Amino acid sequence: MTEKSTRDNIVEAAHQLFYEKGFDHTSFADIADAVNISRGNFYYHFKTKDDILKAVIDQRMAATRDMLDAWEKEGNTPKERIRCFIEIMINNRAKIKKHGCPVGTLTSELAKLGHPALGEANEIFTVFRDWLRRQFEQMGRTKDADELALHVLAGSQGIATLASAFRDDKFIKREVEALGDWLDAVASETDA
Amino acid sequence: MTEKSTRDNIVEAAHQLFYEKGFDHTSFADIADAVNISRGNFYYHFKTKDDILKAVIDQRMAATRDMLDAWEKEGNTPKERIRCFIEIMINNRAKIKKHGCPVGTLTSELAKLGHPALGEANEIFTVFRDWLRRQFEQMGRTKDADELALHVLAGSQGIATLASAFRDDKFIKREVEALGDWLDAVASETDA
DNA sequence: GACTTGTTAGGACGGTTGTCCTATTTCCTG
DNA sequence: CAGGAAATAGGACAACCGTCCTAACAAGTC
Repeated sequence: MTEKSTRDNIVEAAHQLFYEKGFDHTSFADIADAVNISRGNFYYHFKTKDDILKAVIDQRMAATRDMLDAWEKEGNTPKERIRCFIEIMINNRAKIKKHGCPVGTLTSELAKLGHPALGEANEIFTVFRDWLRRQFEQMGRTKDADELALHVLAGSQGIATLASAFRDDKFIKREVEALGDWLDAVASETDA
Repeated sequence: MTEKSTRDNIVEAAHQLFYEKGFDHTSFADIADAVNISRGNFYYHFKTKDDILKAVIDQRMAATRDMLDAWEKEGNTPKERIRCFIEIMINNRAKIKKHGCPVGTLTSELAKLGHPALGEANEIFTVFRDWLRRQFEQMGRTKDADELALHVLAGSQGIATLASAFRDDKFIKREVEALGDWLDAVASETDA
């Protein structure tokens, strides 16, 4: 096992802390402590807090693309791929119950801070949106693919927000199932 | 027109700033400036930042109850009342596009801060949930009223989050309409 | 007019923050 | 082994934060 670079360790720790505590409420000291390095060393790698936020967003974006690419290479049908997306809610429910959706909570915070990196954070949403749209297009839904994509995205965001508020596993499973049923209905409409 | 008390002015300004900038990112000085009073005067009314957060939450809770009570006294049917709730998204879309849902974004922030007032903020969600549950019960849906209530709540949260990310009026209207159609379907199932 | 009570103003405090600087150490290259 | 670049440590800094204190003002009562 090769040692990770200090820079990568910083980005990973910052990613985790931004998710758990929020961007604004996470300090340089918090991240440096988590990586066990000095603040001076931290400054060597990232000059400003915005720099590390940008690095974290880039890393999340890359990870998102990798995940979506992998689903497309697994040879599933478009419908099965969309179901993979929906079921993130189930697989990550422990974290979502604690800290909500990583994308949704970050964009909402950056919007309130008036932070210039808001646009880049929103682009992660766009990556999901475009990927979902392509899946619906491949299902034959060329006309309203984007609208269907946004509906899936909105559904998952609603689940994440309420999952965090009520911390109810049954609610999550029920709503994921409902979204799955909706997907089945869309697919059968298209077949007909 | 009677003058409002300084205390009420503080709570109103804090409510607005917490919504626009977030709780943590809003300082005593910000609020004092908005009300045009000194920090010392501010401290006379609220000893700690948690005190004013609590006052803001109480005020929001009271306003929420008032709004829901009013809808019940207007003599509408339960289904029409639920539709009133859904259409908040339309009426408040300008603010929602800028700052998201006031309840959803606050609870998500307090969760990340590990703030002790999270429970009270979540109670606002519970007020909506219970009210919606009662409406579905009055529609005859006694068995799954709570589940239906959570579905409406989740739907509106999803709309609010994506409305803030993409700032798309058509998306909001389309999703609100879809939620309305879902409500019609639930109602017709019940009648049958 | 003195006294009391509620209200406002403005500054002091200790702590934390993001940022920056300067030594010191580590490591690779010739 | 020498020398230079990359990396790390640790502290200094100005600004801001929540909190607290004290003095002044306002208004009504005896």
